[in-house]
Amino acid sequence: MPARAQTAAAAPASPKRTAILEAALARFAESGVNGVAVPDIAARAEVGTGTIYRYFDSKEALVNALFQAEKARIEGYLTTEVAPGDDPRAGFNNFWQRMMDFALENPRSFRFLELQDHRPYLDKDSLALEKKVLQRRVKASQQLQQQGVFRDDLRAEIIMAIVWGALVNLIKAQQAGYISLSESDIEGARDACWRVCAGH
Amino acid sequence: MPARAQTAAAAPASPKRTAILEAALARFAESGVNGVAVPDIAARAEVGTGTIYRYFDSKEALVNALFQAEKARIEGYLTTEVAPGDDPRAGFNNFWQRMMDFALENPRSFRFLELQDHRPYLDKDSLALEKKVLQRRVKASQQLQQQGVFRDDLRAEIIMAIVWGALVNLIKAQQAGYISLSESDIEGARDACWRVCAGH
Amino acid sequence: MPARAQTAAAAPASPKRTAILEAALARFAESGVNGVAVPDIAARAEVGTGTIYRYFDSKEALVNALFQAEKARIEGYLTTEVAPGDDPRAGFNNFWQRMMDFALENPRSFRFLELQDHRPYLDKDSLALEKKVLQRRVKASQQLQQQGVFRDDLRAEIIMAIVWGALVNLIKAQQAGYISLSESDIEGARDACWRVCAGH
Amino acid sequence: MPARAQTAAAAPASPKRTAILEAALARFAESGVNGVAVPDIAARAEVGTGTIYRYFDSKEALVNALFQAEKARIEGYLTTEVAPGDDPRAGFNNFWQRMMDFALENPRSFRFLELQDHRPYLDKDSLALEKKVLQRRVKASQQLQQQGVFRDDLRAEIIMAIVWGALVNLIKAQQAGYISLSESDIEGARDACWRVCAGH
DNA sequence: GATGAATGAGATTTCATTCAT
DNA sequence: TATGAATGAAATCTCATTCAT
Repeated sequence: MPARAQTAAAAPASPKRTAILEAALARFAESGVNGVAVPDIAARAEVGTGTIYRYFDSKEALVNALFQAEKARIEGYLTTEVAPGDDPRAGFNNFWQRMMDFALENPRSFRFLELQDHRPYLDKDSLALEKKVLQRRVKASQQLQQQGVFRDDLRAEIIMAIVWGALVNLIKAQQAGYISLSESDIEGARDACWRVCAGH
Repeated sequence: MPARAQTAAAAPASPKRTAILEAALARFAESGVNGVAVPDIAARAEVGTGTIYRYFDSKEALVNALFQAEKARIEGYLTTEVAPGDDPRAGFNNFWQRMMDFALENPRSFRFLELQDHRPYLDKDSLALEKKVLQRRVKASQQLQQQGVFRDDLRAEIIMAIVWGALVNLIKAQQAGYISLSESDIEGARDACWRVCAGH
Repeated sequence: MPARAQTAAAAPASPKRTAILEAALARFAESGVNGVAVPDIAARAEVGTGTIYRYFDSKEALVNALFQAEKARIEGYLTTEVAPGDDPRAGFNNFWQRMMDFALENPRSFRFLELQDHRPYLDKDSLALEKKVLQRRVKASQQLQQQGVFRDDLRAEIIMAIVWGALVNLIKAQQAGYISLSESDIEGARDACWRVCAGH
Repeated sequence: MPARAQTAAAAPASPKRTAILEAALARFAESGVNGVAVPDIAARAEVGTGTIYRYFDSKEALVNALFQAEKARIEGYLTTEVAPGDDPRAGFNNFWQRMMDFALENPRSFRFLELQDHRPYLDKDSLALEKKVLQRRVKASQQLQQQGVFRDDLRAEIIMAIVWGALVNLIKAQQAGYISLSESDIEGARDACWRVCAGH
C-alpha cells in the first residue's frame, strides 16, 4: 500500500468519499455551509443522499472532515523543508508565492477555509488542528528570529498574525472582485510584508 | 470621542427597536447569524417574537439593518478630520489606536462584522455601503501617497488591504484567545504596519 | 329617538360602528374575509385597532354582524308589499329589476354575500337568518302557486332555487367580467326565468 | 361512463401524491381552504408534513393542482361526443343527469369547486382553465342556437349562466340541507331549465 | 371611550437524517 | 453497499387579540 498523506482523521479513502468531499467543497465555497442542503451535495457528487451518511456521521462530521482535509492540503502545499544554508529572503518569497499559487489553483479550498460560517460546526479535533497549524507557523517565525533573520522587537505571534492577515485579505479582496492583483502587485505586497518581518 | 456617522437606514429609533438590534448583535456575535432563531433574539431583547416583525420586515432585513448600523458605527469611530498641517505619522498611530479601542469596547460589533456568515443575507444597500467604505479608505491612502507620506511603489488598494487585513487578523487572534495583545504588542504591530505604508 | 330599521342583532348604531362595518364590507369584498387583517379594517375605517373590539367581540362577531346587516339590507331592498289586485307578471319583473339594481348599486354587498369564505365564521343567528329569508321567499312562491300564477307541477323550493341561482350567477358572471349585461340581456333573462315559473 | 379528460397538470401520479390530493379535497370540502392547515392534510393522507412539499411547492400549488384536477374531472364527466343525428332534448336531459350524478357521487369535489375560498389562491393556469371551460360551454350553446334547437333571442352566454346557476344552486341547496331532491324534482327542474333554453 | 404597539399561538415551509428496498 | 423518498423537528413569519396609556 502506498504511503499516503495523513488525513487528519483516520478515514478510508474511496472514490465515493472523495466525490462527496469534492462536491461539498464546491457547494460550500459557492453558497456557504449553511446555504447548502445535504441532498444538494449528494446530487453534485452523483451519489444517493443516504450514501453521504455511510461515509460521514452527520453534516457536521462532513464539514469537519472537509475542514481538516483542506487545512492539511494547504499546509502540505506551504510547508517546505528548509536546509540550514538556504537564503531566508528567498524562503520568504517562496512561501509567499506558494500561498498565492495555492489560492489561484484552489480558490474553492481557500474560500471554504476563510468563509467563517463553518465555525459553529467545528469540533475539538478541527479546532486543535487549527491551533497546531498556527503554532507550527509561530515556531517557524521564532526560529527565524533566533537566526537573526526576523526582527526580534516583535513577538513571533504578532508577526505571523500580521503577515497572514495581510496575505489572506489580499486574496479575499481579489476573489471578491475589489482588486485585481498583477505580478508586480504581488511582489510589492510581498516586499512590504518582508518589511514587517525583517529588521531595519 | 469621534463624530458619530448618521445611522445608515433612515429608521426611527425607539427603545424596542434598539433593544432588538442590541440583542441581535449579541446573539449573532455569539452563535452566528445562522445559529440564532428569531425567537432567541426576541427573548434576549425581552420582547415578543412578533414585535421583531413590527420593526423589521424579515430576519434578513434585521441582519441588513444591523450590518449597516454597525458599519456606520465603526466608520464614525474611525473617521477623523485631518487638518493639512497634522503629522501623518501621528495620524496613522491615531487611526490604529482608534481601531484597537473600537474592537476592545465593541467586541460584539467587531465579531459580527468580521463573521462572514451574514454575507448571504446582505442586500444591495449593504454591499454598496461596504464598497463605499472601502473606497473611502483607498482614497485616503491615495492622498497620503500624493503627499509623499506613503510610498508610491505600491498601489493604494494594496496598502489598504495589507494594513486592514493585518489589523483585523490581530484582533481576531486576540478574540479567539490565540494571542493576548499588550500595549507594546499593539505599538510594535502598528510600527510594523507603518513600515508597510511608508517609504524607505 | 328616530325609528330605525331593525338591524338583525340589537346593536347600538354609532358613527364608529358604522364606519367599521363599511370598511369591513369594502375590504372583505375586495380580498375575502380571510384575506383581510383586523388592523386593515381599522385603518380603512380610520379608527384604532382596539376600537373594533369595543364594538365587536371578535373578527367572527364582526363578520356575523356584517352578514346579518347586509342580508337585512338586501331583503329590505327586495321586499315589497303586494296588493291583492297587482299584476303578478309586473310584480315578477319588478322583483327582477330590484335585484339587478341592488347588485349594481351595492356591488360590494353583493360580492360579500356571495363570496363563500365567510361561511366558516357564521354563527347560529346568521344561519337562522339565512334560513328565514329563504323560507320567506319560498312562501311567496307558494302563494303565487296557490293563486294559479306559478305552475304547480314544480315545488316552490325548486322554482326559487332555480330562479335565484340563475339571477345570482348572471350577476356574478358580470362582476367577474365574463359577460356584460345590456338592458335587453336583463329583460331576456328575466323572461326566460319567467318561463321557469309560469305555467303551461 | 364518460371519457376522462387528461389530468390538468402534467404531474406524475403516485400513491402518495394521490393520497395527498384526496386528503386535501376531503378536508377543504369540510372546512374550506383557509380552515385547513397543511399538517391536517398530511395527517389525513397518513404522510409526513414534509412529504406534501415533495409533491407540491406550496399550499397554494396544492390548491391549484387540486382545482385543476377536479375541474378536469367534472369536465370529463360532463363532456360527451354528440353525433349529428342525436336528439337534442335527450342530449340536454343527459347532460342534466350527468351533472346530478356527478354531484351525488362526488359531493366533495362539487363543494370544493363551488366553495369560493380557493379563489385568492388560484394562479394564471387555473383561471385560464376555468375560462376555457366556460367558453367551451358557451360554444356548445351557440351551436344549438345555430341548429335551431335553442332560442336565439337570448345570447348563448346568458342561457348558459342561467342554466348553470340554476343547476349549481339546486345542488348547493340540497347539500346544505335546505331541500331534498326527488327524482321528479330533478326532472321538473330539468324541464323548467329546458324552457329557458328552448324556443318559442 | 379610544388607541395602536405589543403579543404569542399557530400557520407555512425547510432540511438533516432515516430506512425500506 | 447504495439509494432517495419519506420524515418531523425546528425555522420563519402572520395576525387576532389585549392592555397600558
